[in-house]
Amino acid sequence: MDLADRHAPSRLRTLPSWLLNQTALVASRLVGDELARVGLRRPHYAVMAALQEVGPASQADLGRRTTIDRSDMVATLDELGEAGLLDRAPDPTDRRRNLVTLTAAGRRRLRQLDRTLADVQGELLAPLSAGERRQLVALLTRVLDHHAATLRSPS
Amino acid sequence: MDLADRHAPSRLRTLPSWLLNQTALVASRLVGDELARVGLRRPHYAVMAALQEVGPASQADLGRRTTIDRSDMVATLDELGEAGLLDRAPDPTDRRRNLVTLTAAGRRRLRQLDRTLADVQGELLAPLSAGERRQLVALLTRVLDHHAATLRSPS
DNA sequence: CAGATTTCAGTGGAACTGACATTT
DNA sequence: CAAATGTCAGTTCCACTGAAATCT
Repeated sequence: MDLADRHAPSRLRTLPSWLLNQTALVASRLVGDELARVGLRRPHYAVMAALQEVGPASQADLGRRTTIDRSDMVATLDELGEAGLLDRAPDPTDRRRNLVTLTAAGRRRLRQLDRTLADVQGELLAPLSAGERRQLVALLTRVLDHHAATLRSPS
Repeated sequence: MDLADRHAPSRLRTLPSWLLNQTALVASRLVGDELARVGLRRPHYAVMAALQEVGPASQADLGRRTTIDRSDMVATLDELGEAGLLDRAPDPTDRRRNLVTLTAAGRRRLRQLDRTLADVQGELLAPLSAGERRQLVALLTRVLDHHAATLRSPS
């Protein structure tokens, strides 16, 4: 990257979509590097976070909550299962489904990751004050909610 | 996606790095879909934008300005060349280099894309006021500049 | 010689598509 | 029957690595 971003053309430097992509890239590297230290990747954390908050869930439901495709969910859950962080068992009340449950080890690992990721957010947003961080989160949330809504009722 | 983001776990909904990734994903889809209508992808636009602003440049220089890897630059320029949007010729003053130049067709296409992308930004940031859009751009720019700086002098 | 440039072959994460069998 | 679920095979985009050949 070098002096790259300094010399980035102004068309890009002022283009919201480009800024978002570049910033997300920085964020992904920071988060990804930390998760890699315990052998995990971003989708693994997303799934564990969802499981902790909603309790046992089906694979399709987890996919909807985390925006992970149900195709990709299979391998993600395989890996978390092998690591002993969750259990997967057929749902007796609906035999199409698997019921996915966090194990005790999974809950413990999630608490560690929560702290690690909080630190990473601090590193990511280092130049921003607490108020500015809240602003950023608020703005992104509104953009995201808007597009989640326009998916259901396209303009 | 469905009702997905509505049900996204609060750990994710409040995690800046997750918000950035999701928003960047929306942005990439909007921009990518538009560029695909003229047979281009995001790196193509970035390269043309850089060329327009700095004039003829080497591939390595273009890579630094756009954060596109020199390896990927090869195919990107091949494609833009085949589309007649730029010329690539050995630099007579430094025979390691290729001098890349926008053609008239390239400049024309870039002007069209500028308008198209401006529209897409409007769609992307639809729920935000003009002031809020500037705020978002300013916040992202500061985060990005910070990390461009810490690459040169790591903490 | 060290260093920069272009190119090629290949890797890996992540989102996505299309299909299939099973079940509701 | 239509729709949902879990699975598999394969694709696309993008960032990245490593190495070679050429040139300064």
